[in-house]
Parts: sequence; structure tokens; C-alpha cells
Amino acid sequence: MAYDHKKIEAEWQRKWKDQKTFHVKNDPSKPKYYALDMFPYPSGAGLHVGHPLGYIASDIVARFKRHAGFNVLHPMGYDSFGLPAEQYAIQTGQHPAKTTEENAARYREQLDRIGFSFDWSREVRTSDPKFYKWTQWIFLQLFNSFYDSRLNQARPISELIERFESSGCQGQDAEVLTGDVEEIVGPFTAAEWKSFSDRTQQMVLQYFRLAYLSEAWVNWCPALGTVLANDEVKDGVSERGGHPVERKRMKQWSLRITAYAQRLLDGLDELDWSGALKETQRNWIGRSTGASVRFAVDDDFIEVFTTRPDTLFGVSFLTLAPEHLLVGKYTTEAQRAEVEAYVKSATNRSERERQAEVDKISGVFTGSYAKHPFTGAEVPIWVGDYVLAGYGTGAVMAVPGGDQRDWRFAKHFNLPIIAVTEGADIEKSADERKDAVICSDGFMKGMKVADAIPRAIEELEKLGAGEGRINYRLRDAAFGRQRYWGEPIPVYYKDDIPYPLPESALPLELPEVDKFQPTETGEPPLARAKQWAWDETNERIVANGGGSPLETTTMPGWAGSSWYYLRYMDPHNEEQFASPEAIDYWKQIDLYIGGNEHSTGHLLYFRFWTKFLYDLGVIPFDEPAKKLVNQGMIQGVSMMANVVVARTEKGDRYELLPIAEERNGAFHRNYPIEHVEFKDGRYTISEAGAEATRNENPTFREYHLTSKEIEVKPLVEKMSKSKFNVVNPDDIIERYGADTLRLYEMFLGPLEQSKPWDTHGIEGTSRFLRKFWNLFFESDIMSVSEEAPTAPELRTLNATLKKVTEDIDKMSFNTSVSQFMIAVNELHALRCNKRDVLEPLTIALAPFAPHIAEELWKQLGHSDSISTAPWPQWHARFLEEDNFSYPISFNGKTRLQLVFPVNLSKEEMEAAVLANLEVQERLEGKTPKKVIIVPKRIVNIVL
RNA sequence: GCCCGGGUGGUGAAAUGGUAUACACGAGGGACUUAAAAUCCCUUGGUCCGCAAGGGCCGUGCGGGUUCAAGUCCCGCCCCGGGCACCA
Repeated sequence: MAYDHKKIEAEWQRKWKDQKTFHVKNDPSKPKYYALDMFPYPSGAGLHVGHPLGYIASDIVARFKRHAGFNVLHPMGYDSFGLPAEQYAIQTGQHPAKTTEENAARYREQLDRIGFSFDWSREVRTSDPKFYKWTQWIFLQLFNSFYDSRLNQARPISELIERFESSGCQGQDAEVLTGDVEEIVGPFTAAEWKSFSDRTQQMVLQYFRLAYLSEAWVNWCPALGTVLANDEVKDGVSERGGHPVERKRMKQWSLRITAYAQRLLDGLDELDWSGALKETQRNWIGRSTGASVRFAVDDDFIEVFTTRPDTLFGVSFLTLAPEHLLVGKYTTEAQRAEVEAYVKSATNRSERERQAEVDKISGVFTGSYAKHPFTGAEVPIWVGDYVLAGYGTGAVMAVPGGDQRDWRFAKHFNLPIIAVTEGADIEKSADERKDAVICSDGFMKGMKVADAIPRAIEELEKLGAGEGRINYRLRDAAFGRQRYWGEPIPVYYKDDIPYPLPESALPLELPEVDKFQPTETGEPPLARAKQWAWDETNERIVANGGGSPLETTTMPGWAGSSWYYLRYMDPHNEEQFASPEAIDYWKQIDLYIGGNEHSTGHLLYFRFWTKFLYDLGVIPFDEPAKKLVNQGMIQGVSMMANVVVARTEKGDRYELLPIAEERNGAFHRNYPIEHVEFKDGRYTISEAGAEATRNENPTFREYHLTSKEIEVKPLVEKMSKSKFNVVNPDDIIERYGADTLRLYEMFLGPLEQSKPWDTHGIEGTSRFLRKFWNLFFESDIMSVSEEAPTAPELRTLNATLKKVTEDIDKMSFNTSVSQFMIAVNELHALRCNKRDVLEPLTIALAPFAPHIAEELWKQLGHSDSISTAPWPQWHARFLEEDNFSYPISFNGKTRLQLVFPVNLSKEEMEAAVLANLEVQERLEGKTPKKVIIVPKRIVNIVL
């Protein structure tokens, strides 16, 4: 019987579905294992061969764990709120729910064909009101909580209110009250708190809530018409779509992730995540230790953060960010016009412009001076846009002798540069060495930087002019999106103050709107809803005007994905996001697999929400995933042509240009690229492209395309529809089958690595499966022998079981596939068709190639699914050979290959080697200094 | 600039400090076939010696070191990929 993948795969996929083979119950009598994939956003493009890579890996582990007796939770769902469906809705008027539904159905079809063992009865979708009811519920908990820095955990906001009522707001708590809380700046007493109006109290509380509304500088993307979080902006443009991003000050919902900065950092230590990923998160959190220093200005002061308080004697000016709230206050009348003009131009420039002009130095003097805390000297106060408003206090003490940025600013404006370290050439540049010795006159003179820093902090504290401080680069996460297709934020407004909806009002479902774009006045699409107000007394949604207006922004894409893993544990629960019993049984994710594009976005929010829910006491762990693996990308191969792009005296200049494959003797262009046009059988440079290229190389004009001038070469790049290099898994499955696809994707290389797809290579794994199949058949008839296996057969079997068992544990699937191939080649050579060899091998192959394994299992006479067959154990005793051919080295150089029995002890082995005639001949009567014996490896004789 | 990963055949890649290049692709040669497909077999790091069987030398980015033995460990470089970045 020939191996018919189509028939076998269709049949078993149907059986698994009909018999609910992979439905899992919360069964506390069995040990659990939770293997989770990052759920996909169902895009319209469908899957390419790169997408299922991680799913195949987690499916292998999930299936393996089932064989090993675990109760395995291996679910799948859709991150179904998102931008593309909304953009499509704006263009076509099609409701995003509809496109999402269609795309999800297509995904499901494609996923099913690969033969995953997902429990689809637990499917979740973030856009399902039954799901986002709980996303909204968590938001309400965030809104109703504050971070108690004394207990180092989130607590109910009611506790804070009690604290204000009994003892007011003092010390560290009060530090946050610096901004726009009407007249409230800094500490207040209990009596004062009680005297505040409800409105003022609510505004004060916004400074403490973990979900809060504030006036803040945000990343505004005009093209997308929405605010973006920091991780959604890269190089000044939006990560999705690449649209320019501006800085804009507006009222904005944020989550206080910064409160968790230290715990997010500390938590990394105990996680089994890749070093690179942990490092990325550490960088993103960006902890730096240093000092907070206050420079007195008249009766007030300017506070700065520095990592180098040891350089305080080198301070020659202060620089404030243009957005700094005190700029206006410290600008003298004489300087006012100039400063205001500067601030205006600085704040108007986009983030991107600012980044592009890093080399341009600009700034302006305010006319005022601050007092140096140590020397009492007058320090001029400047404004400069090299200081960022959002980091530290938005002001720096400038030490041109110790910081290159300050040095350039000082040079440019001719400000004094004071040497702070010994051996520094301050005329040339600042001395940023951290192992230098301080040369400033005073109490730090002669000290090493590392010793001077704590000494300076001590001195600051003594003077009351500052203290040690830790700063984080991490910012609070912008949480409101001016878009339609997201979870509505369950909040209504009275007198411009937000109030939470009662939990009984959840889910707050997305209202119908006539159009999906912003309103004419620039309000979010939800402002188009007719019924979007809250009637407090009757607790129901009413027509606009009939109650308090509801919030019109929606949550960002990462809201639902920050907790979805908990919902899989108990997906149909209507009373809770998941029952405590279910959570207590499944606990953390044992294995989480997904792409590394989520290192600073999803994975940070995911951990943040988990820690918050832990603080709430609703889950018993504070990290979501113990082990995480980032699968690499499978890249596409685009054909590139090496064509003459210019003729110069020296010869032709070649350049790689993207091009099609050759068809019928002609080159067909696969995709457009800027700079290049294809017209009348010639490639030419577009005007804009020519302009750009001419600047780079004046000889560049145009080039001809003739078959002689072309050499087509492959270029490895990201697989994407726009590059015409997409390989569709459906086509591969059609031709080779899902089992071959699964094996090949694993065989391609280490899971974490990116690697190019090469369709040729699949022949090897396809051939392997046919060979494996043929071991069971002789001229189309099932022919499996009940005879006892021979020693070499047992050796092959056990070596394979050992390797595969160990490899799955290490997630090294490429090497296990190789081992299967070796085994099949060996068994073919041995003409082995013994049941006792083939049956365990079939079980071992089942996680990788489940369809063929099921079919062969059936053919072997089993009536149940192979998926719960006990995992075969390997036995070391079968791996031993009687004799082993040892390489005999002399001083490390291999000279002889001699066979000795393996069961000799070291002493016996040494005696046997030295007694050997060929060895004696080599030794020429000399006595070796040392004989090194490594069992079953090598013998080295040191002369 | 700071911080992480990596550099092994034509390619994807193996290798608890112990015979470097397993496995697969590609390439070359051969068998079967009218032919093709499919299948099977052989060769495939470089170089030198040999008619041959076979053997020598060199080889894991570069230069040192530790060790009987280094792709693997240590020191100093070079190159590639990634993260963060006027973050004070």
C-alpha cells in the first residue's frame, strides 16, 4: 500500500474532530501541562509557511506531554481587535466584526489542515463581548487601585482615601502632586482633604490610580488618527503602517506600568526566557541609579536627576527641556520673547525631526540663575531641546567636563567647561570614563568615581539638597485609542471627571455607528453613536443627552492579549474571568511560544497585568509564563537581478535589483520598488529615484535590461505578500502532506533562528516519511514481524528514543528529525520489520507527524488513538556495542584505529592497548608518560 | 555610544573539552527506462603524494593562551545580526 497523505490526513483530522480527541477537562487527578502559542491576529492575507512554525513546535511538545501522561491544555484563539479590520471598514463600510469573522474562519481552515491538537472548544476571541467583559472588568480594578509603595503592591483606592482622611497626603506620596491638580501641589493634611470638593478629590486620585486620565505628552499619529504607546512607535513613525508620529499634549488614558518597573525587572531573573529577550526587557525598563539634586532658585528650586553626582563640582549650567513647566517662571523679561519663540519652535517639531537633527545644537538662556548646592555659585539656567521632558525631571545639571552632550552644548554657546576628572583633555571632549579619578577641589578630590558617587549623595542628604534616586526609562502606557474596533473603556463623565461603570453594567458593548472614521470635529468614531450615555440612577445605557456621556476612546490592541491565557482555563464561565479552581489547577503557562516582535509590547503588559491580578489576590502567581521560546522567522527568497546600472570609465557598475523569475525566456517583474520602472522592456530609474541616486553617484543614469546583463540571484528577506515571495502552506500540504510540512519546518534549523524557506529541501523529509511507511509494508501488504529484534535493531531503536526524548525536552527538533532519518536508513539497511521496533518508533514519531503515526498505529491493530499511547522508554543496555573501534592517538595525533571490547575497565583497557603489537611498534620501546582513556571515545598516549 | 547574540562545506546545519562537517538539500557520476518521472547506488572541506589500495599536511572569522586533547574554556582583535539610545 502506498503512502497516501491526502486520504490519511483528511481521515484523521475528521476523526479527531468527531471524537473530540483533544478536548481537555480540568482534571485535578492528573498532572497538568499548559502549552500556549501567542494567538494570531486574523489578517486577510491568511497564513504563510512562517506562521505555523511556533504552533508546530508547541504542538509537538503538547502531544509529547500527552504521551507522557500529562493533562495538556493546548488552546488557540484570535487576537481579533485590531487596526487592519478597522482600516478596511473605513474604506469599504464593511463592519469589522464581519471581516474578522471571515478571516478567522479562513485561519481555522488553514490551521486544521496542519493537524494541530488544539482544544477548539476553549477558543477565545478578544472581540467577543463575553471575553471583553472581563478585559473591562480588569480595567475597572486598575481604575480602582493605586500602588502602595510602602507595601510594594497594588491596593484598593479606598485604602488611599482612608489614608487621606486620617493623615492626609505626605512625603513620597505627595511628590506626584506637581502638575495640574487645580490648586493642589504637594502635601496636604487630612483636614484639607476633607475640605476639597468631590471634583478636586477625584482629580487628586487620578494621580494615584493605576488606570488614570491625565493631560500628557503623547505620541499622536495623524494618519491613523490615534494615540500610540511607546512600543508602537519606532524611529519616529508608527510601527504599523510607518506613518509619522507627532508629540501632542492631550487628555489621555494611561496605565501606571511604571509602578511595577522594579518588579518587572526583578521577575525576569526567575524566568526561563532567552537572555536576549530578558535583556531587551531590561533595556526597555532602563533602570539607572543616581541622585536627585535640587538647585535653589530664589525661594523655589529646580530638581534634576543625575547618574553622576560625583561631577557636581563641574556643573556650569542647568538645562531645562522646552516643555518643562518652570521654563516660563524662570524666564526674565529681557529674555522672554526669545525663550518663548524657542519653546514654540521646539515643541512644534515632530519627534522624527528632532531625532533626525540630533547633531544640531539649539538652546536659549532664560536670564535666571540657580544656586549650586555645594559651592553656592550662580549657575545659569538654559533651555535646550537635547533634554527630554519625559525622562527624570525634565531638567539636567550640565557637566561639560563629564558629559559629551553637555560639552557640545557648552562649546556651541561658549559656556565654561570645568575639568572634573584627572587626565581629561576637556578642550577636545568630555571625559566619560567611569574608572577616572575626581580632580575637583573639595571633599571628593582624589577619589575614584565609584567611591565619589555615594560620598556626594551623602553630602547632598546632609545639606537637604538631594538624595539617592533610581530612575526608569519605562513610561506609563497610553491606553486610550481614538478608534472604533477595540474594547470600550467602561467609564462615564460628570463634570469632566471620569467615573467607573458598575461591574453589573459589563460588558459595555461596542455601539453601532454609521461610519467608522472620526467625526468631523475630530472626535473618535464612538462619538457617532446615538446611544452612548449612562443613566446613573437606572444603571443603563441611554440616548445621548439622557445621561452622562460615556468614554469614546477604546482600549489598545494589547489589552485583551494581556490576560487571555487565563480565560482558556475556564472559557465559558459567566460569573468570573476564570474560576479559582481552574486557575489553581492550570496555574502558569509551562511553555509559551511566539515571535520576538512582542518583546517590549505584549510581553511587558502581559507580565504587568499578571502582577496586578496577583496583587488583587485573584491569581496565585505573578508571572504568566515560566518558559518562553521565540521562534525565528521563516524568510522568503526573492529573486534579484544583477544588472548594469551605470557605465563609467572604469567599467560597468552593477547593482542588485529585485526582479522576477525567468518565464518563457523573459523576465517578469515581481513587485514594484521605488526608483525603478519597467517600460518598453527596459528597466529605468524613476525621476525621484534618479534624483536620489544621482546625489549618491553622479554617473548613475539608467540601465538597460538585456539577458546578457542579467544574473539572477536569490535574496533572503522577510516573507510578505508585497514581496511576492510568500509560500502558502496549503500548496505544500496539497503536494506533500501536513506531516511532511511539520517535519520539514522543524528540520529547517533551530526553532529560535530565522532561516530561509527552501521548497527543494522538503524532498528529504517527504522521502523520509515514505521510507518510514515502507518499513511496514512489503509489496503493498502490511508485513510486520512478531519476531524478537536483533541487537543492531535494538540499538537503532533505543538510540532514537533516547535522542528524541532528550531533544523534545531541549526543544531541539531539527536534530530529532535527523535522528529519525538516520534510524529509518539503518532499519532499511537491516531490513527490519519487527513490531517491537516499529511500534515504539511510531509513537515517538507521533508528535511530529501525527497523521501517518495514527494510520500506522491503526494498521498495527490498535483501535484507540495513538495520542495517549504511553511514551516508549529507552534502555541504555541496548545501546552498548560489544566492540568499539578506538582511535589511538599519540600526543593528540591520531595514528591508529584499533578495535577493543567496550566492557573493559580503564585499567584493563590500558593494559590491552599497551599490549597491542601495533602500539608497541609505535612506542619503540619507550614508556608512555600517561595513557588517557575516555570510554567509547578515544585513547591518547602521551609520550 | 551602551548592552546582548552569532561567525563551522556550495546551502540549511550537527558536534556532554575527546575521530569536526552527522542529517538534509544542491552539485557531479552511475543503474533501471524508448524517454521522462519515480526509485536506488557512488562521490562531494582544501591540498599534496600514489597506477591503485591507501596515505601526508592544512582546516570551525583573526592573533595568542590553558590542556595529553579546544569549534567548545580564557585574553586581545575583526566582522555580522539584534535591542536601547541626546535617557543625563
